[in-house]
Amino acid sequence: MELRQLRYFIRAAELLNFTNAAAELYVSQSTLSQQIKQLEDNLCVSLFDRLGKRVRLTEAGNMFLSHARKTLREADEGRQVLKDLVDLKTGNLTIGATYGLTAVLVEAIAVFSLRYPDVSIQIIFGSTEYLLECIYTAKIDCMLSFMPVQSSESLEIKPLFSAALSLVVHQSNELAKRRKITLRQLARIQLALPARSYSVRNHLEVALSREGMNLPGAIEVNDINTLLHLADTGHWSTVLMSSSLFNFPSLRAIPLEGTDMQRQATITLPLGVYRKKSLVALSEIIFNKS
Amino acid sequence: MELRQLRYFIRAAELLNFTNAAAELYVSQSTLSQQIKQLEDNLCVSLFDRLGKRVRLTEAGNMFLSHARKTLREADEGRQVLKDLVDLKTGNLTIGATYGLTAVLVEAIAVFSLRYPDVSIQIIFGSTEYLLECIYTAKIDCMLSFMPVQSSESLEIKPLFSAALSLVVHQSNELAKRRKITLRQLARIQLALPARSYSVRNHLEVALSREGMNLPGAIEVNDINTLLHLADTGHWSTVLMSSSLFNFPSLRAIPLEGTDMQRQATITLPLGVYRKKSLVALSEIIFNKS
DNA sequence: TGTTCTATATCGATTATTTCGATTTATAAA
DNA sequence: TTTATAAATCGAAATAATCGATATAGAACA
Repeated sequence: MELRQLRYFIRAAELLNFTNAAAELYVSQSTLSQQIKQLEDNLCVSLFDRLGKRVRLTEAGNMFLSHARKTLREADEGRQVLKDLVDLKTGNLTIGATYGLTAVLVEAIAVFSLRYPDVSIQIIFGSTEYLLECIYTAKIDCMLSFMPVQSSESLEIKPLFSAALSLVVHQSNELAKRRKITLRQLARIQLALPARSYSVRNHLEVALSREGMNLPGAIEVNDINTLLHLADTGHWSTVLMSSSLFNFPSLRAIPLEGTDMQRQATITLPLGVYRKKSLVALSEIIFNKS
Repeated sequence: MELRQLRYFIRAAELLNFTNAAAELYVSQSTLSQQIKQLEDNLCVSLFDRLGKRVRLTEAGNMFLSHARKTLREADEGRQVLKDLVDLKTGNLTIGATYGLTAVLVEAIAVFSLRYPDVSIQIIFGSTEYLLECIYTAKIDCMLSFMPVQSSESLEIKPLFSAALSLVVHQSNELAKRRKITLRQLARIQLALPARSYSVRNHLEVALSREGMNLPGAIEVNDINTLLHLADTGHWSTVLMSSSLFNFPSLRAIPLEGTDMQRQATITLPLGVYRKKSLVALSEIIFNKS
């Protein structure tokens, strides 16, 4: 049984005239006749009663007709789904991001989901290492992180913008107007810091140890949003990438002085595999925003 | 798109290994690879990401998989329906009959529907001429009537049993013990006769006119069962084919004397068209009974 | 009743497609 | 690196689909 045979059978059953059906299907009457016979042989039943010139559906033919139609309809539906996928009318996009890039991400998907409301979006936060693993195992379609731009056979890493490791203070804070601040000055501030699982914390620790410093016991939180809320009270300050400020108009990010304080925000996509259209659309939005 | 390609695709998607899938499908890896590529070309999307040795479903491949499965399942279901039809687990049987053969018919379909409860049965009563027309237009699958046995190119007419035009009386009637009765004697009996639309009535009229007789005004009913009920009261008698007695133990059929009083009950089936299995089964039951 | 017309079946030849085995290419594992 | 393994590709062979011509058989008509 092949779809071709079902197509031929259906038209023949509808017209009850092999010659006309063959003409409509752009094949010879002989071809149609043979293909239908082959289908009948395959099914071990007659689908038509041959009454000389005339043909008529048998009971079997009549019952099979609806299934043949449904089979073709199902196949067409499969086709349509793929077409919709290409047209971004369906599908799924899974984006990985480190917390520091929440702001860019939120802005981008706001635009994206407005433009393509039928594409469902999943966001996975995690460390750069974890997300990289996810890229390789195709758990995510792309990732936003502070990955260094580097050439790779299997990854395309594109720079978005540069962000600075910054002290985040409330606008009422005496330091709020500063253009920059040294690491030494941090020690004098009431700090709430991101947990060690965050790359920004690691980045900060490396910078401190390079100066032979370490910070006094500070509040440690494993949620960036909570840190921002703490800072928003004015009682605490925190250290984050400048890009992490989002929706907190009262907060100010003051870049830390020193080498290697700038980090490149990047979007990373797998290379050498089919790139879904929704991914291309999203990454274009991210670029236009940054 | 052909079912073969869907079959190959599904197994390949399940195993994510073309070599193994090809082996299971008893084709070469080369064949599978080419057929899948052809399917992809046809659909204008990649279904697999090729990662050197490894393959992985794309989003499109994943979405298409379920439709491919459903398509094949639907095709299989069509197959199954035909198998069920052959196994008499489904289907429809439409039987035409003249009223005189109700008894045989009822007995036969009682056995049939017990044995094949899933085959639905439709019964159409009508004149022999009407039923014959129905046979030709395939409205009915077979007919039970008093058709004369004759050879025909398009009909198979098989004798069932012989029935006599008979006077039907209650067992309490003085004539009940008679072996036969003449037409002349009918005139002296209180008769309820079948309406002129019944062939049995026509048969009787022909016999009477041959004798130069006609019956005095009698009750005329267009329902055989009602006639039998009337006879069962003992107040009336009626004239029917002997085979029409059914479920009335108190009634007796006394054959009418004269030429051409015997008629052959027959089953008529169309010739030269596919004969459904349920029809073969039913006609066998009818033969075993008669 | 025969004649013509028309629709399906069948046949042989042609063309297209599928399949295979061998080879190449790429990558994962050792 | 080398080795092993899996998919892609290629050309040849096998298979299947298609076609045109023709045979066959009801239907329509005189």
